Amino acid sequence: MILDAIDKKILRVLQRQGRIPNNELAALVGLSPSPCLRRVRVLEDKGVIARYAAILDPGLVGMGLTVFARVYLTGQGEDQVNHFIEEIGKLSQVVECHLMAGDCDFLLRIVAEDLVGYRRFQGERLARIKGVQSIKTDIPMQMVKQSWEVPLAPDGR
Amino acid sequence: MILDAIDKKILRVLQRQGRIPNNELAALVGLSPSPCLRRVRVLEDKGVIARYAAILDPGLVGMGLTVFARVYLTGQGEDQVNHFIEEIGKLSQVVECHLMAGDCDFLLRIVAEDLVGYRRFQGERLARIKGVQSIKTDIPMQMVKQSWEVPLAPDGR
DNA sequence: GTTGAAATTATGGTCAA
DNA sequence: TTGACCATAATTTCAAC
Repeated sequence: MILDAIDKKILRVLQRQGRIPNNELAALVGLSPSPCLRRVRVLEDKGVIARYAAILDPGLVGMGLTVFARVYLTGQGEDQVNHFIEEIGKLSQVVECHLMAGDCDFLLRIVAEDLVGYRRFQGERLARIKGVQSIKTDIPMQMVKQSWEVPLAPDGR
Repeated sequence: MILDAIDKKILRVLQRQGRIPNNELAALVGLSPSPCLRRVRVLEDKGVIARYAAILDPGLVGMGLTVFARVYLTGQGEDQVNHFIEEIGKLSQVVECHLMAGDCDFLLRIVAEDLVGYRRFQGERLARIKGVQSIKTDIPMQMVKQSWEVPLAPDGR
């Protein structure tokens, strides 16, 4: 997949304004509407644009706390790892889950209403998954930066 | 801000399909187009919907590696912390930055092309920010789950 | 919340560079 | 191969009910 300068412009705009009308997008990237739309469709079809999403303010829907949890399993066998992965998939509060190379087995980003809600979630859901040995929670004091944008190199790659 | 069941339905759909036509959205949530659009506008105006975004496939734009970095500063004075925050804001590869309560000072999520690219980024950018004492990098072996959706409680909150 | 008409936007064909 | 222009279809938007 080769992206030229115009494709990258399109992606940069669409990452910030996912619902911009095609007319305006075309004007911003210096194209007329048709070829602009054609490029967007190609980017969608190739999967470069995976999907579109509304970005919510977590605090305004009562889910203002983000925490990180490091999970240690009792063993690293395939069955055990897969079981954990499967259970995590069912928990919508777990917004991100990475199988780690170092120290801990999994790193999770979890969204909760507040500390009380997180404590309950950890005790009633996370800790009860079979094979979980221990959980260490890292609590942010302040979210300094949050972006959903993939950085795009300025020129062709 | 009080969200009723229909608002939550709308938000759930819009988090997954940010560009769904209002007609279809209305049908999905059991409303006719006009009141549905009215609700969406209210959610936008109140800031519950912060914005819309195209979600890209990082691998397909040549940015397939996500790493976490724990940053330790030489001190926690306000000036030092603020300087770090300011510099981080300029680095588009730093997709997330949290000021932490415990162990390390900052937790960063960084997007890079590959390990070579990350190493360069860490050496040339991160480590050169004034006041950075040390950086510990956690590397995911596998991304198990990634979601941008804020979980919404089923009933009124 | 509903209906329906008007304005805006998306889409696809065709031609030109 | 890529972009421009134009006609048509779909969608959004806003009135009145």
